[in-house]
Amino acid sequence: MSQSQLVSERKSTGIDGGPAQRLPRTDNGTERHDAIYRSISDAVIEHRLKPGARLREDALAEVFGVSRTGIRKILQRLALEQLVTLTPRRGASVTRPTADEAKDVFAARQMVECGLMDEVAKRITEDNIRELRNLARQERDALRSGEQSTAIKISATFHERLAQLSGNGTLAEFVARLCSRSSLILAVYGNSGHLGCETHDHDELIQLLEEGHGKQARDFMDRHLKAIEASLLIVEEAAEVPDLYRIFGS
Amino acid sequence: MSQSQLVSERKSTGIDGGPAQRLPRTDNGTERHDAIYRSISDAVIEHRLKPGARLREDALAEVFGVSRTGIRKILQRLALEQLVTLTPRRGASVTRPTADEAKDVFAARQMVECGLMDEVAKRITEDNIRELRNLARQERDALRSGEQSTAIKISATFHERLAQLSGNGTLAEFVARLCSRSSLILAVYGNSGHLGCETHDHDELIQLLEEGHGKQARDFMDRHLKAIEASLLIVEEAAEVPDLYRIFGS
DNA sequence: CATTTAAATTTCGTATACAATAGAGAGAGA
DNA sequence: TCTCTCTCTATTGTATACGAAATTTAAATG
Repeated sequence: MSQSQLVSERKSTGIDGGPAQRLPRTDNGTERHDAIYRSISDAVIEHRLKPGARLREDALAEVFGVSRTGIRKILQRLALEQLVTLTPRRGASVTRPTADEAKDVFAARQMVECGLMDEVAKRITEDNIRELRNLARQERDALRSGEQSTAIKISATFHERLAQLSGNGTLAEFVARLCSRSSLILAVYGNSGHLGCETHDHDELIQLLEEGHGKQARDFMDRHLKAIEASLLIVEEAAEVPDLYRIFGS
Repeated sequence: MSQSQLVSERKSTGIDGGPAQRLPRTDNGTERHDAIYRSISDAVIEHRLKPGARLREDALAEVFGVSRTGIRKILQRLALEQLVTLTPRRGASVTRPTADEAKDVFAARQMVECGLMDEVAKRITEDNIRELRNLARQERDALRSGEQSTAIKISATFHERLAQLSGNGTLAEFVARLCSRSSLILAVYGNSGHLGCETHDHDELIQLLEEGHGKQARDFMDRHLKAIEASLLIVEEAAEVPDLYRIFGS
């Protein structure tokens, strides 16, 4: 599996040249770990690490210049967010969402993101609108120049920010999780014609919110998410062990 | 602080009696860790570990007969579920939810649990109804005999099971998290007159679901959750460092 | 007698070492 | 030549050891 090379490819780190001398540990460790976490998380969300890719602890430890202990902590966190799957004696790999999970995730987004629109429309400020417009523009630019990875990431960020504007941190965090998982779902079931959100959907949504039309924004988000889900090619993957009898007759 | 004793004192775990001898490590470690996780989680949910209680790694390691490594893993998981708070150089303690968090959690429950009722009403089976009735009865019994801890746990389980019946695993898991946190919120802001759900609310809800009245079940759940939230004494706690000038005049 | 500073102890953060297991590869037999 | 089994290697699971930071305690001085 060539996927595993993605991680074990060596010395490409450039993080600490030469022999891995013990870097200053007075360096605030928490921030370092957070940076590593974001690094891996982003790689997964941007499809630079594809579903099924193995994530060996040793390799990651070497790449990032920390010991396996720290890596394990990060992998665990990613596992709880369901971005990676931890198989007991087999290690970590990027999660390959099932069709059922994909359905659930989009149903959840439908319920929560739509339900949040009314509150967002009420609370949104001029600054927020500027920021969202900026994100939408960046996303369009990325799409136009063919940088799909970037576009996917920005799209997720857009939806996350939107949820944050509701003022409900718990629901915002949940939406953020769902968006991460959606990126993974796009990687597996995405139709490589148009991935992610339609080009101008986000702009229209911002417009509705700016005008304070919460109800219409909600309906728009509903259609928006339905459109994304409809663009997926959700076919149940073949069973783990193919049923040879059925395939070849008896 | 007497709270910290809660952990170091008792061998009340009942998980492995006697001195912590090195148990057979061929023993499937994953299950063991899961059992410890549940043990701590339950203690928090049942208010046997109160918000603010410190959870020292050494003490937990000794009580459960594993090394700190395993305990740290479990504490991390609990922290991601926001049942415990991990302060960088200070260790773990049971989370003390803020008033804002409480508000967010109940708003989230309102949105998700109510939104699920329609689907639950459609999919519920005879067996499900029996199981739910059973839980409701156990809860009533526990309340009557004054076992508040048990009642709180069962009430959370009831709401979790209900969400599971929607068939959406992602949303069900989210609801489970929210219920755990709600237990914590009850511990801090609960009015010790009537805590948790009204005695017969759950039975009425089951009745509505059995009759297939999804819409009415939704409305009932809405009132049910509003009632719980209303029963809380949500007052912003005093600032960390009290403003002595204001208190004593200048 | 109060206050401040310094030492000591407690407790967490990280690395490393060792044990156990699953997977891969080689060899033998049919 | 294919398959089955055995061995060996690669990788994870767990414990322990060491170092750093913070709190607490004690002592000294104003």
